[in-house]
Amino acid sequence: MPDQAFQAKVTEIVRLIPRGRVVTYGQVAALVGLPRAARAVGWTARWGDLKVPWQRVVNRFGRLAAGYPGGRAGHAAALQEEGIEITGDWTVDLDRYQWFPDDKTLQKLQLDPEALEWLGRRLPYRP
DNA sequence: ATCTTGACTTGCC
DNA sequence: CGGCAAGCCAAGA
Repeated sequence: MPDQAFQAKVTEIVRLIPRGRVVTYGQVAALVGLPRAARAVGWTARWGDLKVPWQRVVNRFGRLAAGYPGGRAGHAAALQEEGIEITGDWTVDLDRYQWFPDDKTLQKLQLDPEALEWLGRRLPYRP
């Protein structure tokens, strides 16, 4: 029996990503409470519901997915359609497009200290 | 039933 | 710096 709870959570998180923004696999994993499940998130993206905006999930470098329908070109097209700029090496600028949930939604997720610490470590520096 | 593979990430040697 | 195993979850062989 597949881990429906995990997949449901992943789907829920990905649905929260605003149009024109992206998150990383590891980030999604942390947001569902399993900071080391990045790979499993990728699996869910590969086999999951097509209505979910999986194009908004990229790897930690902002690099697009080769396994996306249509390959990296297909992934790029989906992102460009929502106004995101893609660089020559199939990468998006995370500093520019990465999305982080606001404190309210973050609180709603009831994350454990480990997950929060993971997220906190990657939060962009704000002077 | 076991082994490999993958839209991943991190830490250790 | 580079390779490598571990931690995730499940399909395909």
